[in-house]
Amino acid sequence: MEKKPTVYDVAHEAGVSIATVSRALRTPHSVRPNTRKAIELAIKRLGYVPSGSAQSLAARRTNSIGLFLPNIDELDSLSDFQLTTIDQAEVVVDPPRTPSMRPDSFYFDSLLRGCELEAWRQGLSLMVNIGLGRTDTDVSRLVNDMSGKVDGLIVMARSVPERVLEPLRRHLPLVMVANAPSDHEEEFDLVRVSNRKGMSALVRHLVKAHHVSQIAYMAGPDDSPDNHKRYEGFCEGLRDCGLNPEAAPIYRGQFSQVIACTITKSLIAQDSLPEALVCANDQMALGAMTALSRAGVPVPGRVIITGFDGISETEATEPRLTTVRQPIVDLGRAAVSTLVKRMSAPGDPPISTELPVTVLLRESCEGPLAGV
Amino acid sequence: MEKKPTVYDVAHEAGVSIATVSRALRTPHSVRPNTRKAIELAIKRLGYVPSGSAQSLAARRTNSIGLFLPNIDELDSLSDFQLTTIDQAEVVVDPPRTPSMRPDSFYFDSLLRGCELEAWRQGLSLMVNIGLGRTDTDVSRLVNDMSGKVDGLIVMARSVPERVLEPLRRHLPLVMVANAPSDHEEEFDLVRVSNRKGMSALVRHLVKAHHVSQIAYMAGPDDSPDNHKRYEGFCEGLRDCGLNPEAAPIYRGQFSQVIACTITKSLIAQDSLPEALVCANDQMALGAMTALSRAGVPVPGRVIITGFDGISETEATEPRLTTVRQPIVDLGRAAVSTLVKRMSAPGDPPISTELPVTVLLRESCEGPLAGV
DNA sequence: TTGTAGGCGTTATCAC
DNA sequence: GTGATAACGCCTACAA
Repeated sequence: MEKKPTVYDVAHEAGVSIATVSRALRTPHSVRPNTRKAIELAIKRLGYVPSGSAQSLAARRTNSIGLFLPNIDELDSLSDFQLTTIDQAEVVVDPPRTPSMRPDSFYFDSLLRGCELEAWRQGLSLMVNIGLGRTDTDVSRLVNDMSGKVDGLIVMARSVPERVLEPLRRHLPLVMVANAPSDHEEEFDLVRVSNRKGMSALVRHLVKAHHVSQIAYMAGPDDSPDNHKRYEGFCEGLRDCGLNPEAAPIYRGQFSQVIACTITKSLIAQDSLPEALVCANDQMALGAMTALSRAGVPVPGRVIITGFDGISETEATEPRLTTVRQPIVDLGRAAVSTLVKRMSAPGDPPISTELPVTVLLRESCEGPLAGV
Repeated sequence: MEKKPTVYDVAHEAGVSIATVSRALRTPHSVRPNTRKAIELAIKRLGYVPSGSAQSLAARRTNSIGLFLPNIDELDSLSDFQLTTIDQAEVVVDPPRTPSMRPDSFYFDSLLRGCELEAWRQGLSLMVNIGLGRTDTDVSRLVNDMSGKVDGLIVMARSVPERVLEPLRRHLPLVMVANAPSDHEEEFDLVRVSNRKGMSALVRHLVKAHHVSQIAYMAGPDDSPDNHKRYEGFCEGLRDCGLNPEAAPIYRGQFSQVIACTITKSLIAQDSLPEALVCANDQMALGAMTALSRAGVPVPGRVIITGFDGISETEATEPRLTTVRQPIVDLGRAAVSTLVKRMSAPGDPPISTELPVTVLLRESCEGPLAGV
């Protein structure tokens, strides 16, 4: 591979000075057509591409932003990857099994797509990193490395410990996604969805339209802020309808399909199913549906099931699952949009945005619906 | 926001020279413990992070690689994004409808994840870009911009016109994914999956294990290399079993679920269903399944349906869909792995890797299977 | 319109 | 061990 040409090479080839080359690139109209042609020709000939590093150094901005995502579980079992070509397609029988999903992937993929989208619109490059480092030190190295290469950073909640975030924030525009360190949440730029309002609207619908009063909550992990917000919404919805949240049973499904399935099975066995089982995410709702359909319990006839998130699997169940859809792609776009604002106005007060969610009423609470 | 501290600030704060600061960072053992401590302290105090641009410029390498993905259809309708907070969760009835999927997203998301994974393992940053530009000029600007910021580029097939790829290749390590410009394919580094072998293995299984002889092919778009490779495999499989590929009907499903559904419906109406309908991708197989299940045609009793790709929806149908799974995440890892090799050995001959696929036999051809 | 020269923040090669 | 100093490739006044 040939040595990379620089402005000097182009200048020499075109018989002009490097300043003129630079100008021809940045303010074409400020250079005489003839010389411009010559320069363009030289550029083509040499296959010249400006060095991003040098440009960034001189301009003191990189025109890129970074996105930092947390660990993804599948990455835990990361082995050395070997480039080998096997000359045969494998043929295997693939027996049915409880689907083991990658619940988080959908979220991250969508978020990423939103960021890409908006970054592109804003003319920015997007650098992606996953917090794969086990230790704080590793993550710290990663995020430091990245922060040297970008003009601003979007950080998914819980992907970076606050201890490493805090010093960064002094010199780098930072936008948090989903939530910010609780201590001084209001100091951060933040984008999130209104988990609370979505859940309360759903609960109000259940009570008012379907007249259920025995409602149970299938909860996520205690350390999940999303779960907390959703539970708050659950309680709020009940209170709005004059019901007592304290009276509603809570089951700890840990955002897990399998656990939710097990719990639901035992509820069936003890004949202690509520009129409606409100799950803190779709995975658990899917698990509950599995248990109910195996036991032949009619949904929504005997029990109403609802989820939260709006993953595509909720459309494939029978009946389809009522859920609350988060605008995750828009969340990504909002993050970039906020970051851009911040970069151009470093002194302004923090921007906190809450995106609205959509309650999707489907057969698991409505019963048969006319198709389109 | 405070001015970003530089080595000079750190040096001054610690009472040493910038050279020593640099050394303390890169070869800690070559500096006396005391001075090192002082420097580390100064770094913490100031919140210093090295400038990636300057590092890259001096080191003549960026330690990042780029991934270039093609247009994603959903992006066509890209509007200005407004940061607005609506203070209400929307509640809507969501009627059942033919699912409109994002067929490509799954592929790109998985590929991206594979790249992230391997890039992380190799200590590289990953820069992602989508070829959203309408015109060649736009794409060209995008890819040029990106190529100035990275040490190497991974390019998804058909995301960048060859005309802009060719000059880039002179100075930048480049790995193609899925396929390379046909003219001089063998000059490119390339990673792909063995579409042909997967399809032929599937067809051989259908003929030998299920004794079908009337097989039809539901084809993708003519301009899709994947479709061609799969059709080659289809023919090869038939020939291997002594059947004549010329005799097999071809239906043009265009990789579209809706079109495949329509076609299948008319096949049912004309009573011209084959014994097995081999689809060039999962979307079309899903469309066919929809038509068949609506018409009450038993699968695989009356007709066997197979797909290709291994998307998750194929596990949700009843019966589940026999398909060929591509190792897309591994494809991404292989791409990065190849790129790294190339970067460290620019002169070596092109590396072409073909990853094996897996034929997943499920109920849509096998009939009832024992679960696990 | 074009050229000269200083600076952007690091790394690395010298001396000391 | 530590400190000057010259690259690295580009941008941008400032001159011409």
